[in-house]
Amino acid sequence: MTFQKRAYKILELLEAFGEVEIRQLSTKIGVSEVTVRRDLTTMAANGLLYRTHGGAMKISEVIKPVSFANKAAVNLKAKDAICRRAAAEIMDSDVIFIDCGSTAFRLCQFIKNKKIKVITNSLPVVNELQHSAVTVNLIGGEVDAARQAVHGTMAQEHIARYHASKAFLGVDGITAEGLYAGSEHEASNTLAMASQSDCVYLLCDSSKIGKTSYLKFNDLSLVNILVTDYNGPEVNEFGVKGISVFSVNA
Amino acid sequence: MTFQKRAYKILELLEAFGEVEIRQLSTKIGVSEVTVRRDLTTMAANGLLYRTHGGAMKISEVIKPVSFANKAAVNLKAKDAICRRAAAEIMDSDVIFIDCGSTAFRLCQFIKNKKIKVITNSLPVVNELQHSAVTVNLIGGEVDAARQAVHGTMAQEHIARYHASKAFLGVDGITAEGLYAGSEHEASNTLAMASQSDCVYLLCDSSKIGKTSYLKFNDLSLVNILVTDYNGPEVNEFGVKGISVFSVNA
DNA sequence: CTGATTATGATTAAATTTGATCGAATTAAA
DNA sequence: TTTAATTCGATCAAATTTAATCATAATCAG
Repeated sequence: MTFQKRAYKILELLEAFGEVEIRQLSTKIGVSEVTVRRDLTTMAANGLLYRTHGGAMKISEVIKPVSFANKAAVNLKAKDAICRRAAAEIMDSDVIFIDCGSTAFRLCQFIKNKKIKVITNSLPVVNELQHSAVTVNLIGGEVDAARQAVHGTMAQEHIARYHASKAFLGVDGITAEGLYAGSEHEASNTLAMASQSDCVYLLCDSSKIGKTSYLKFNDLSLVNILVTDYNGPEVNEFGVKGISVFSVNA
Repeated sequence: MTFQKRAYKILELLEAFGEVEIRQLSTKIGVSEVTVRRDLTTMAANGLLYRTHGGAMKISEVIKPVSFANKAAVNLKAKDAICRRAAAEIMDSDVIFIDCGSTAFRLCQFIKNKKIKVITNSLPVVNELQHSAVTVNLIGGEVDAARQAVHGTMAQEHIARYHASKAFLGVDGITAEGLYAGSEHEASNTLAMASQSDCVYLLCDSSKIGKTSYLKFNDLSLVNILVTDYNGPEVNEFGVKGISVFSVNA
């Protein structure tokens, strides 16, 4: 019994039942559990199935990938506390950047009645602010459906044409060494907004502090003010590096 | 019972009832309350639900999903017939402009499976196409909440940077004398898109034919092809002026 | 036929999952 | 506000699953 034959049988059973167990496969196919486990590992690496403990599942049965609406519900209390504090900094006639993260999105609810101009690449932000006192300028470019945002070179150029008094940005992680992003698109967007702003506010709930992600895109000098619900030892390090820290209670 | 299966079941119950309790889940799934609690914590961290004391809530009740309202169910049958005909003209690998009118919006449903690039200033169009085979390029600029579209000088410049094989545009009125728009914003937008396209399709239901509006912004030479459900005498005049007319039955 | 590469199975240490327990935190009630 | 009842998070232990290592068997090229 070759690997190809076993793979075919496994997929067949998967199609019929939606899920399979290693022990079950071992007896049904007539090979050791070790071999079945190896097969499943390979097939999972090729995206043919989803590995679970003790077995596997059909890809389609697995919960969909994390999208924007999802992450917004994580640490909601902290995010709202952070954004309420940040919103207190915004004055009428300000022009501000808001980036496409789920934290910055929560800022919308607190600024609806302010007479300001918001420049953003986030579709949910546009949706949230479009029937408010706020004037919205939407950054153009390629639409990234997964992130519900606009990215690309056109977006970069668009941002470069504007200037704001304040930018409210999020990151995937922050340490004393620098800022981390989950994708290059987000990173270049964050950089572009920051470079066109007088004052850069970083909105970071405690889960992001001390965390790194796959791309370190800048050191801490990019940020002027960190608004966070975290109050551990790292906060002092940020202070030493020239960042003002606004602490809030979640 | 693996974590994945439990997660699926929890989401199912959440979908049905909107909220769930830990004790209820424990007996219904057949695992300890500790495990349920752990599952909920993990799922909340992934943003799949919103954690409450003693249970969990659907996230959709915490966060509003992104969607752009879309009015104008006027003359729907005619608009759909026009758009079905227009969509037949669109080939894979085309790059097309779609403007912000309610007629052009109806084109979306017929092009979701085409491998094309759509450049638009219409928020409903973006919303409609964002989880389809189509690549969407959103034009940047000031957001006009009333029209659910993007306008302004930045939008003009953005359009000028692109070129499309076809443009699908609407107008407020059309006579033998020319094209009429309801606002200067719409007019300049329509002009910009037309000038950057090889072939300009005008999508016009019968209510617009022979009608004028407050701004005559161009003569008929802007248009290559008129797609309409109207088949009165004016159609001949358009033909004389060099416009091909595609007639459809509503 | 021989040597080398690959696939398989057995063994064991590491990692995961689950449930229990208990002090701390949160909510509800008085 | 204070008190009582739940609920939560952390820690620990037991059971299971996994990954890594090694030895053996099968396959293949020259």
